[in-house]
Amino acid sequence: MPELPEVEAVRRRIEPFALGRTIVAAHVLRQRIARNGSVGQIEQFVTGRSITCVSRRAKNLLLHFDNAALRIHLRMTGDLLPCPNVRFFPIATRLILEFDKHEGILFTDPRALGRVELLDATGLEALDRSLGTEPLSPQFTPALLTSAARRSRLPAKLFLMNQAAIAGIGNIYAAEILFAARIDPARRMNSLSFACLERLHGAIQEILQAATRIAEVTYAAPGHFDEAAGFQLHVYGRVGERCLRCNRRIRRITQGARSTYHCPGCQH
DNA sequence: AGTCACCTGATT
DNA sequence: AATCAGGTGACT
Repeated sequence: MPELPEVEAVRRRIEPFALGRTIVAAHVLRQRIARNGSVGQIEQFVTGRSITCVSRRAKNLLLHFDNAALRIHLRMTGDLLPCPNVRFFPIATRLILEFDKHEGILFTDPRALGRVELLDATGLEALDRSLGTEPLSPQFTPALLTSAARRSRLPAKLFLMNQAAIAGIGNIYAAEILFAARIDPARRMNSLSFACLERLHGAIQEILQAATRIAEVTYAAPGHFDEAAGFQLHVYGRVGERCLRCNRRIRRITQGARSTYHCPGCQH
C-alpha cells in the first residue's frame, strides 16, 4: 500500500477502532516480521496493555502504550485492518492484536517484507532523529527545503525518496511530484534555482495532500493504488504513453535500482 | 554512492 | 522462465 498518504489513511482508519482498547491476546503468525527472538517479547509486552495513541512518523505506524510503542512498517504490501472477528483472518495475516469480543487489528502482508518492532522512549527518539521533516507539517518550508537541497548532490528523485531528508515520499509520488514541479528527476538537487525549489515545495504539499484525501476514502488494492478513486497519475507506470500536458511519450529510466517515470518534454 | 537481498504474486 | 512491484537496510 504504502507511501505517506496511504500510511496516514491506515492510521485514520485504525485510530477510532483501536484507541483506548486493551489487547487481550497477540499472535505473531510469521516470526520474521520481528527481529530475531523478539516475537515472544512483543506478544508478552502488548498483552494486557491499552493503546493510548495511534500515530504516524514518515511511513511508520506507531501504536503507543504507557511506556512504549509498537512500530509497524508496512514496506511494500502491508496493511492494517480493523477486524470484527479475529478467528477468521486472511491468508496473508502476519500479526493479530486481539481486543475483547473477538475484535482486533490484523497486520496483513502478502509479500512479508513488513516489520514490527517494540520501541521504548529511547527507541522512539532514535527513530525520530533518523527521519527527516514531515512534508505536511508546518516545519516544512521552502527555506528548509532550500537548505537541505544545497547540501545534496543527489538526483532530485533520489533526494525526495531519501527518508533522512524529507520523510514519507516513495517511488510513485516522487515521480508525480517532479512532474508537477516540471523538474527532471536526474537533476542534482544543488543545481536547482530557488524558484524551482519553491515550485518543488508546493508540488510536494499539493500531491501529498491530494493523495491523502483520496487514500482516506479508498481501498487501494495492489496495482491500483489511489488511481481508481480519482488520483490522476501523470507519469508513473505510463511508459510509452503520451504526456497529458505536452503529448511527448513518457520515458522510464532507472535510478537507485528503481523505475523512474518522467516526461522528457516538460521536465527540466 | 550504488546494488542487492529480503518475500510473494502478477504479468510478460 | 524471467521480470516487475508502492521500501528499506545491509552490503560493496
